Amino acid sequence: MENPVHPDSIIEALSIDCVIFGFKDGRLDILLVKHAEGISAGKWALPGGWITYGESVDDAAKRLLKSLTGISDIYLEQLKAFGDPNRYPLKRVVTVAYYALVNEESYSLIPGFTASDAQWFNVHEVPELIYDHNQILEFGYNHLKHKVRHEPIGFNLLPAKFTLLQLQELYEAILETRLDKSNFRRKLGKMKLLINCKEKQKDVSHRAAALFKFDKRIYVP
Amino acid sequence: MENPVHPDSIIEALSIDCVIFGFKDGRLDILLVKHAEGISAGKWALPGGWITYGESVDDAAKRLLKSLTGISDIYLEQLKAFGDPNRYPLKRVVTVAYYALVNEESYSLIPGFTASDAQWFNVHEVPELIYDHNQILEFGYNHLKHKVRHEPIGFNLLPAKFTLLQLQELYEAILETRLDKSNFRRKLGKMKLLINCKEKQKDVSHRAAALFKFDKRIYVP
DNA sequence: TTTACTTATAGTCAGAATGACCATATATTA
DNA sequence: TAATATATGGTCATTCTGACTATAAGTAAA
Repeated sequence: MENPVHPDSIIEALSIDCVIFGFKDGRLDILLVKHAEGISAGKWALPGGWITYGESVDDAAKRLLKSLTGISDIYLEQLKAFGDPNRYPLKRVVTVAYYALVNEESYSLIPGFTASDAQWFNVHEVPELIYDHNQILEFGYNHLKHKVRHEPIGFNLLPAKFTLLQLQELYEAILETRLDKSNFRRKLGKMKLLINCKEKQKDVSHRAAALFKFDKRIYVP
Repeated sequence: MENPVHPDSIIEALSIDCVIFGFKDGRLDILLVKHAEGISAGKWALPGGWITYGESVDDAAKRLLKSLTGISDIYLEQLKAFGDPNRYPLKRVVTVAYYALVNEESYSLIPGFTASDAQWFNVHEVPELIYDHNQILEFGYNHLKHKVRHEPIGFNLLPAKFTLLQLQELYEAILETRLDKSNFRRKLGKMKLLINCKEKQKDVSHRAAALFKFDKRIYVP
């Protein structure tokens, strides 16, 4: 018996939703799209879509992220499947949530087919979202907070070359706390995760800081 | 538009598989069932089954675990959705994997409807399993190893009252390493997770150890 | 009944990590 | 030149960690 379904047709009971974090000016942001059509038209939502029969769930997440934002080759990780029977109206849909961390400055947002708008929102000023997307976002944010405490992540949120203060501000934004500058830089120094670019910051009205880059040999997600 | 599908009919594209760890005599075990029917008859597999339209994915996992093992009210957590397009033969099925830690002694295994056998296997002596179940098991085991390093879990694997050495042997089995007895007990003492039952071990041919129980007020999974 | 053996339980000590501060350096701007 | 911002480096007491030692309390064998 062959699978009688065309590879490009969608699995009606399964969708993908992406929790995409960005970082800019010391603020942690989240990427949302405004639906252009259907029952949720005019409402904000996590970028997502349908899985087809021909692709893996991971590939579907990558495809959808790329088609909605132009972003590819990034740290994309499965979060959790959300499967409450009433989470989606009209029919039963289980969604697999993914999350990604991207550098906001590196990409310009291009709303996809079914979206009339795509925009970054401060993670603390998120509007009401469709279905259970606020819950998914909450789960993703907690996951990020938990993860950042145990392993070195978040470098994708910064430009390729960054100062230690920028990195610290990122951690402060994620963890919603203040960190001691001296202790933070000592800890990062010992981790040997960063490579000094031997360059200085430019166009700042104070002493210029050294620029660092992430040593990709050390930690591959 | 109402959902035209009966709540008890299954979502054909979505299944559940459970990675259930047990512990006995210092060995970490995994629960497997032997399929009685279908294309995988006679082969070992993770206990699993189909999600229906009427229940949440979490509820489906609980129901299946209970129906396959008699176990309920335990630490049951979603692991990951496995969604390779070719992971399941004949048709496209995405599976949501769960994992659970149970005390082997507390339950007697009763093979369910579609299983001819259910048995504990040493986690290091697992036979070839159907589909991608070996991969799922591998993922679950790594997840457990990672998790046990960062938060206090695994108490469900032990009897209600246990000695510190039993707990240490559990950690050693999970992490595949030897731990220093003195340091281990010092660390656990500081965590204030355990309550001394004021009882002693019985029927051992050496000095009896104090029995402890897990303080459920401290850490609720 | 003494001795050997097994596990329980407690303590020591040096090195690493942590958190709260302090001090100085290097840049810009008033 | 002074005021200011941030960068960068260091101190110090406390806690955590890993390796190791010592003693206690039982059973079992000689």
